[in-house]
Amino acid sequence: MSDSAQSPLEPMLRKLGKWASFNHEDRAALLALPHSLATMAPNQIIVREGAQPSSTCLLRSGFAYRHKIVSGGMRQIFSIHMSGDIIDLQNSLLGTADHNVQALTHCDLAFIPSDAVRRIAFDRPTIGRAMWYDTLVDAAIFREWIANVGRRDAKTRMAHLLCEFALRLEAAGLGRHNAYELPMTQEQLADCTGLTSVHVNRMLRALDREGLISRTKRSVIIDDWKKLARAGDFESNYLRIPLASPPATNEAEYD
Amino acid sequence: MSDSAQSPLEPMLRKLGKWASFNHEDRAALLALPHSLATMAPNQIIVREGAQPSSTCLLRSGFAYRHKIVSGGMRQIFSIHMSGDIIDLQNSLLGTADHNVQALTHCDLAFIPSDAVRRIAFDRPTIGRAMWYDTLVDAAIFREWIANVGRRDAKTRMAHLLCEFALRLEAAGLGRHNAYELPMTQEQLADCTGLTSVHVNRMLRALDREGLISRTKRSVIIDDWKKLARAGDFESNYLRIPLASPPATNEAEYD
DNA sequence: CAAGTGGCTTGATCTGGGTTAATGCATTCT
DNA sequence: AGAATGCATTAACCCAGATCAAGCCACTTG
Repeated sequence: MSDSAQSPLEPMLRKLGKWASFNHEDRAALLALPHSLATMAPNQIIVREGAQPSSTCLLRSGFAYRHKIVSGGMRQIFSIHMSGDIIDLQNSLLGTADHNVQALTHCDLAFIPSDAVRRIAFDRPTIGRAMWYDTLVDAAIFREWIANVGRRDAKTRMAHLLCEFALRLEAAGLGRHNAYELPMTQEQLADCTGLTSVHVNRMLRALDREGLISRTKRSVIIDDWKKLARAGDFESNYLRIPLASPPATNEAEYD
Repeated sequence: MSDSAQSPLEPMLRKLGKWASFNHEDRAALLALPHSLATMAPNQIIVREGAQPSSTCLLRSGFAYRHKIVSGGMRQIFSIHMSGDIIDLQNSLLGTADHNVQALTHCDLAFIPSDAVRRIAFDRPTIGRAMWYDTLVDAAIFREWIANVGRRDAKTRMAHLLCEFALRLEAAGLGRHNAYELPMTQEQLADCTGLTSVHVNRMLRALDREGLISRTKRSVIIDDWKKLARAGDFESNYLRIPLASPPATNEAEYD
């Protein structure tokens, strides 16, 4: 493991490794994928709607989000991505991007030619299955967001979102489930939940006042996980987080 | 083509064939997948949340939908499925169902062991790519629904949904883009759009009154496609419907 | 250090869509 | 035929969350 720890593609191995156990050849093939590195400043657009990207983008560090502008200029955010996420398989495999991908914070990226991704997926079924599984989990999160925005009230939505971030960040080694840094403005949270920033503010304060969470700047502390999960109608099964994560990954290995 | 037209799995070939061009061996392998047939009455549950299905369900004819009940008892529908759709790849590949799949009308189904699906996907990359592509298009529809429910007002949501159904039904050979049968109650439409059935009724009548659509029972006639698409903020690109569908498929081959 | 700037907080008011409830119609059941 | 059932339709009223408008930090920048 230590011999490959230096590859820029390591975060992808880490992420996909949650869905399958790779042998040495699989690991080597993954890390040997051709790629070019890039960095993006906050708010920079990584893929624009209508573009025809020929490579797939791996998020090595930092945060990014997908979104679309609807008629009338309102924005809907579809997902938040973090270290290890392959954030553009869909757009690059489908040919034309039907939504935008944008940097939330400073991002380190690796671009991998889509052809190479397709090839490794079918040459190495274990890797292919992990990638497929990964896109299915993404879809499960989309479904949960539909339910969140469609059928939950504002406070429940916010609580749900905070719970989801908690577990995903912990799984990515970027925080603990009860305390993490969330680099998003309240306006961005509003665009995730279909609310206005004003109302997001009120709901966060309400959760704070009721003792479920505490906040300082962009950090969130979950004071009472059970209550927050109940308030957010949150059940983690859709995230498919392996129950016992390997002990080694409890250490924060990527910043 | 005529020699294989009798297989119960034909609708799947038809659907996947939109995403790739199969050779004779691919077609034969697809149609030769092991399967068992079943029928379901309206409202019967095909897969229940929490179940661990070991086979994948192909919808041969009829309509089905996925949904989840949130706390408080409200229901959110995630998607509507029609002839040819593989409606349970996610649940069966991921192991445990995180949502329900239910029959909307009388359904003819075929259950294919998940193992066999996985095997054919990796043995025959053309088929595997088509299946992957299919799940990515499903995800694109989920994203569009997030935007619909999160950032569009009630009338826009309804118009968008009607446009989406129009094109999908036409692509499946079940109607024309400007006239089709929609076997859903207004309450089910409400659960798709995050509204109440009362308000769905108001919006449908408004669209009717304004001359964009006409309705009789469960049939929808789109009187002015351009206006309806504009009213619904609808752009079809996310559906990835091949521009020129093969002439043969303009005939309704499945009822 | 003054002046921006971007994001957070708060209050006042408004409204789109929810809620409740009644009525009307077809179907199907007996 | 009469009763029951399941939807569609409509009206009256209400409220969660939007909108509008200030004010308030904690920064950066000149």
